[in-house]
Amino acid sequence: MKISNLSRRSGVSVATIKFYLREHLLPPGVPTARNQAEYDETHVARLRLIRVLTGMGMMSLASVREVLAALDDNCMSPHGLAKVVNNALSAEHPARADAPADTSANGQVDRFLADLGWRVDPNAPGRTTLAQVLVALRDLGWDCGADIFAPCADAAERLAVRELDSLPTDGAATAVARTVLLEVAFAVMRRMAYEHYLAIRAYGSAAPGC
Amino acid sequence: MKISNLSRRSGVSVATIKFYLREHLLPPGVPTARNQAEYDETHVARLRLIRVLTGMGMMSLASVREVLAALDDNCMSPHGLAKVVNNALSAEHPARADAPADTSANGQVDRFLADLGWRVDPNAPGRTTLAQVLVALRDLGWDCGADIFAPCADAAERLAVRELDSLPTDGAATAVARTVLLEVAFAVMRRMAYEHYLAIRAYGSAAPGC
DNA sequence: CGAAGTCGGCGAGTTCCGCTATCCATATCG
DNA sequence: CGATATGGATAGCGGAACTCGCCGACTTCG
Repeated sequence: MKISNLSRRSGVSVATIKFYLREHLLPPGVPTARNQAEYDETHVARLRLIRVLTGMGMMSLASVREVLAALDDNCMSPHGLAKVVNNALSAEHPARADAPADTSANGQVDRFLADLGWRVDPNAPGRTTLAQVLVALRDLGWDCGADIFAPCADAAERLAVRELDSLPTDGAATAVARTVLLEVAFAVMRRMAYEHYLAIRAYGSAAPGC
Repeated sequence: MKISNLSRRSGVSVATIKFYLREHLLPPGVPTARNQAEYDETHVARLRLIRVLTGMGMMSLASVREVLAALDDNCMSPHGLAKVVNNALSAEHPARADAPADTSANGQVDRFLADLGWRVDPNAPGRTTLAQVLVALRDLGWDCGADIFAPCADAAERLAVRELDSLPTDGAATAVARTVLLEVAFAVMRRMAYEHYLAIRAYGSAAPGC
């Protein structure tokens, strides 16, 4: 398969494919001449993966690069891979460096996670994010502790278990794509649920007009 | 309070405050002279809100503008406001226009939501997103229906109810910020839960080395 | 009164990101 | 043969979110 064909199959423009090749996000095809190369199904699959990660998962190409590197490192455990994906997704919400690094909030988050018994990397960027959320909530004037995350933790726990149980365990690449896709799907469903229950609570206002 | 003071109080640089003023994201202060103005606590609060939405909520300034406009429209129901926030958050994951608009997937999603009994705006951007997720999952070779979203829906439902029950109902602005912050928090917890349960499943590999 | 500093407002410039466009020397197809 | 396609390289584009620098009007302090 030549580049134009690859473009058609994947829905990615030739120019963009060239760009990905240059950036080493897509491995080169096997050269058949000085200026011709042959691509195959793995290239199609990889292109699709890249588009899922950037398009739906909102990952930057830098993060995508890391995920792909982890994926190509064939001696990496599913767990290690999950961590990489985790970090990549978290990297898209970069922790504000200007925050004063509230140690109290950090400690509370760490303790909360420890109480849950979760085995989470001590350097996981999510810890910082949670601490920042806590600080932001307090800045809003709501004096709350890390325990407000309890419903989140509970729901996340159920969801993770159910998904891990019900998902097929095929290739690592599809597992990565699925993780990201389900993350997006959940975020959407959460917003819909919010909308629904808010609507129910406000059933008095059938006409939402002003 | 003058601009430099506002900058100090809010942690936002003077240049950025000026930028926000120019972009009408921050209302002007009351002018005390031709080139002096007085700012107050509402400005501090608004700046903090903007930083929460852009920084933690990953909203573009365009989305922030819409949310702020809805917030300033004081004759808007909490439900209407939630919809605006919802749409703003969804707008950050723009639906790929290049997708062939799979009507079958769209129908399945609509039916799924109808079966749930959720009262969701028929034009909610989330519907399209879910359909695209479905298409993407199928492209990965996994022949699944909209029912794979059932665990998501279940978890989202519980979470929404619990949060709506337990949250204080103070100002609309803080409600918006809280919604966004809790969305971020949940995403993080979800990833952590995934990491944790994957670790448990792979307990044989204590040393994750290669 | 005057020097020094601050303020607001404005336009232009910067940086990063993710492509996109153009050129060119070769290859391939009909 | 000639039209079209390929790959490689370089340059440019367009949007987003600031950031800079200047000016002239003020305020403050001595």
